[in-house]
Amino acid sequence: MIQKPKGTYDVFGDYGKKVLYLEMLFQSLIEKYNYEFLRTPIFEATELFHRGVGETTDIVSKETYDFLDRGERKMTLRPEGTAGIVRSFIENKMYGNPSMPVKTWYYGPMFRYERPQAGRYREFYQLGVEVFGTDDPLMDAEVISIAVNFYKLLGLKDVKVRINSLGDSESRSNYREALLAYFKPHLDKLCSDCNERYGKNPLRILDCKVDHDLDIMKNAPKMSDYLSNESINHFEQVKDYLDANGISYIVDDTLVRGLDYYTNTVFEVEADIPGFGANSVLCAGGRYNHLVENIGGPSTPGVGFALGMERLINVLEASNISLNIENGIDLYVIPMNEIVKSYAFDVTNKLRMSGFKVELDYMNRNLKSNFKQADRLSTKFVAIIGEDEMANDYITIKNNITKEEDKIDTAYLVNYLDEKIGQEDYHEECTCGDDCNCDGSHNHDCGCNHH
RNA sequence: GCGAGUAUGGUGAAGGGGUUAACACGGUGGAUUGUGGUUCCAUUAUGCUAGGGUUCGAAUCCCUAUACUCGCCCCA
Repeated sequence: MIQKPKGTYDVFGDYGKKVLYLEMLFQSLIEKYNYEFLRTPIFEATELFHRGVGETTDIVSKETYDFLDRGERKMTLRPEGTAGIVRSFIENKMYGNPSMPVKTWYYGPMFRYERPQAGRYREFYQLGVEVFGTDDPLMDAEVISIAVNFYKLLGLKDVKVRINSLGDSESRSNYREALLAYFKPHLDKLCSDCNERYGKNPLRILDCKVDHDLDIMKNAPKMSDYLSNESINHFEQVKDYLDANGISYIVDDTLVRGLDYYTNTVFEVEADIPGFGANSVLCAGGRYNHLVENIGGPSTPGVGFALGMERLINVLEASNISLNIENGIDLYVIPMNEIVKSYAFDVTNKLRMSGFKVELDYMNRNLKSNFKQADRLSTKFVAIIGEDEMANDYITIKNNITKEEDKIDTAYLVNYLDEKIGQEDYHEECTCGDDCNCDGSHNHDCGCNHH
């Protein structure tokens, strides 16, 4: 049997419903922020990622899916979204847009050749935003607020925002020198990974999990002592804006991102669930003021984030948050025999066109099995169509909850269903106990405990 | 790239060399030929991830491959 490639997964059933719901919810939120959808190709010239993400990053040096196309061009399946968005920003001359900043969002599959584990796949989906054209700390705060508000909308409480500033390029290289000098005499006390990081990216020594509790770590020079006045100012303002919007966060000066392009603000939203492991970073991003330039565009500041769909669904499940997903159908149609099938088909399709969710028996089941099937589909009504119904233009309709049965003239069927489905309360009640009168869905904020 | 564990029907699984692969759920048919979700009966894997080996005999032991799960690195 041919199986799916390692680290990929098929989307169907309840998982599919969740994915569609989350996409829709994010879309409706991001539209309120007035961001524009931007879709770029899932493969790009290999060089884009080398210049964008950085040659020395693990993502580019050992995790990309590279291939030569039939014209011998070097291509790479995108490992992240930002580089392609930046390329598109430049190529479509969006820097010429009179209404700056350019605020974009994207959603799609990303590819990294990694060992799969919980919350990690080789093909995975990211939702993200990228904003170009302003260095205002207000925009850093807005971008963070989008992620926070999305999780809030979902009713996700166990999340933690961590922020830090990496400073501008000058602060960063001064700090790098300081770290190299500081750790040099202590290299023998650090783990082997840290020794490797010393050569490649000394900043990453700071978020080592093995050596985290060593005194050497605690006494290491702090990024904050090397920030330029401008960077300090920027960071302070970001924090002020977050405070003003009631967004709580933790300043974590060991937070260093693995992608080369970040400057000043970096942040992560983490699931605050014990033992969640590799899953725990749900969303990450920051500011990248030199990326547009590095890829060949005019100097333009940028800021954005990406959030992982699979991890989001994992954390929703771990937090026992149920989404407001419509299950069940309005009507299940049972044709009694072959003779009435085409008539039943016609009735079914007309009801569908009138806006009802209607299923039909395609299996020639007997009556008993059809009722079983109707229950499996959690239908609100069951319609029985036999030769008598067809001859006399009526439908036998049974309410699947009250078991009441009516014979309805076919001409009044739509009115009948409209009335019945409208008046019956099929929505689940909110379980918050706050007497909030809402239907328990998460796509609004009524102020009750549930949201 | 490194490490650990697992692999038996649609599903959860038992069986750790000896003839028809236990049990449960689910499915289908019937008891009840136009009214179900209870009950009862029947039926539902010529096959135990794949390939090779050991053996008179392999789901069971050995090897290889593959997949899945979970860590590490790194990341969303």
